[in-house]
Formats: sequence, C-alpha cells, structure tokens
Amino acid sequence: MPAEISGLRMTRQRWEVYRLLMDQRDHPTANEVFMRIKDRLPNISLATVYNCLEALVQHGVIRQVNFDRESSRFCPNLEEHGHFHDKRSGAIHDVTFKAGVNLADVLDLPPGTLITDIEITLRGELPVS
Amino acid sequence: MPAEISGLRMTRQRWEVYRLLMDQRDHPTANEVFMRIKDRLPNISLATVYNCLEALVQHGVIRQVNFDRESSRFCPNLEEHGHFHDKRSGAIHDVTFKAGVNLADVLDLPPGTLITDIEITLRGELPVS
DNA sequence: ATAGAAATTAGAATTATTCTTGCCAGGTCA
DNA sequence: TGACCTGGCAAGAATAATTCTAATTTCTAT
Repeated sequence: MPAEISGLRMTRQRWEVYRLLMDQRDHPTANEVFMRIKDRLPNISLATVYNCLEALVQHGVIRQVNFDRESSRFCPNLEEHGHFHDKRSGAIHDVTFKAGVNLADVLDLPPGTLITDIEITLRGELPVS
Repeated sequence: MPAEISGLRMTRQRWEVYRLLMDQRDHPTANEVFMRIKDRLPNISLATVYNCLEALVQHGVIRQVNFDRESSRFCPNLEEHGHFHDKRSGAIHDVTFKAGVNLADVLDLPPGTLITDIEITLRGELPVS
C-alpha cells in the first residue's frame, strides 16, 4: 500500500475502497462498495465507506457519478468521458468522444466562459447484438 | 385554462404550476415552486406540487433537471439543451449546441445504440463581463 | 343529480447521505 | 522509550428531499 495517492494519505480502508473500484469498474454505489468490501474489512462501517469515497473524490482519484436522484455511483476512470445507462441490462458504460472532438467547441457559450466540469449522461438501449 | 396540455388533463393546481414555470424560467426546485405559488393557491400542499411536477414531466410538458444530488429543478424549455451552473452567481443557464451539431455524432457508441435521453451539465464561471 | 374515477391534502414513512461523539492507532518529539 | 496529539474510524442519531397512505374533495359521464 502506497503512503499516499495524489496527496491523500492512504489508510487501510481508503486503500481497499480504491482497489475495489479499480478492480470492479462497474460504477458501484456506496452501499455496493460497502457490501463487497466486507470480505476484506469485515468491521468497516458504511460511514467510513462514505468518508473514503468522499476523500478519494475530493483528491481527484475517482469520480462521483449521478443519475437522476438515484444513489451516487463511483468511477475510477479519470479520462474525460460520459456515461451511458442501458435500460435493458441496467449496466452503466463509459462513453468517450470521437477523436478530435472538444465538447466546449460544439456548445454555444458566451466567450470567456470558464468550464471546470462537464457531465454527460445518456439513457437508452444497446443493440441486442 | 385549457382543458388539457399534451394529453394531461389540466386542473387548477397543474395549470398554476405550469404557468409559474413558463413565467419564471429560472429552474426552481419543487420547494421554490411551492413557496412562490402560495400567492395564487394558498392551500396547495407540497405533495401536490410534487404530483403536478411529476405529471407535467411525465407528459413531456416540462423537464426535470438534476445537479449532483441537489434538489431536482424544473425547466419548461423543451428544446434540446444542456445546463450551465454558474458558480459565481449560483444561476443556471440553458446552453444550446452550435448549429448543425448532433451530439450523438460526436460520441463513440456501438452502432445501433438507441439513445432515448441525453443530459449535459456544465459547471464553471461566466465571464465577469 | 349521482356513481365512479381521479386529484388533492396532511402528515407519516422512506432512503441516501451527513453529522456527532467517543475511541483508537500511528506518528512526533522530548 | 513514553506521553502526546492529530486524524481516522465506528455506531448510531439526525437531516432533507421525496414518496407513500388514507381520507376528503372535485370532476366527469351517465
């Protein structure tokens, strides 16, 4: 376990939460993290899971993703990307832009606008394949 | 008051909620709608405001907008657009695409994907002007 | 007018998240 | 080494937005 990540001091709990997200990149909720992590940390509390996730988000190590008013989900992908929610399976997939596209370029914003954060959410159905 | 809008039967309460949103297009929350509407309907309940907003959303007459896990906000603009949240003023502004841009075209999605809904949220600061 | 359906109301219930408090571990400095 | 001190953790209480429930009122169609 590294001493810190992006300036955030690692603890056993933070490290396990982080590893879990890196290993299972299916955008779990705080509660799902809590349930999955019990194997390794049987005594961890839900509040600690929330604390760890918040600390990781605040240090830019993971991202928090919201769909409507559902429980927040967490994502270790730091590349600029959006999220596609497949109604059929319920799964959430990362979506990237086609090469060369800069989202700020296709939006009509007053010149000089400073954008600090962009969030893109899609809902629909993947092809049956 | 029309008998219905988009197939939704109008009632006094629904009509006033709808008018309020059309007149004050600043993306109020359910609670803000509730407080503002008391002038006209002193006996309306918050539950009714929620019911009316839900009915209007479900019939596609208005849109529900979420920022992170804050209270939902409501928007009468049915054009395809995103929302920019100005950190300086706290205000929310509608953002449209530049002419000729189709968002689905700039995203990397498996061919055949059916998109039913797109949501774009920006955060940042407008120029001081 | 009247029966049945739908909408409204008030308040209770729910749920995700945050807060509070006490405790414990690990690092620091003498 | 040993007392201290800071920060993190655990457990459960508290919060806030929203939804649900049950009872009443209003509509609609006959």
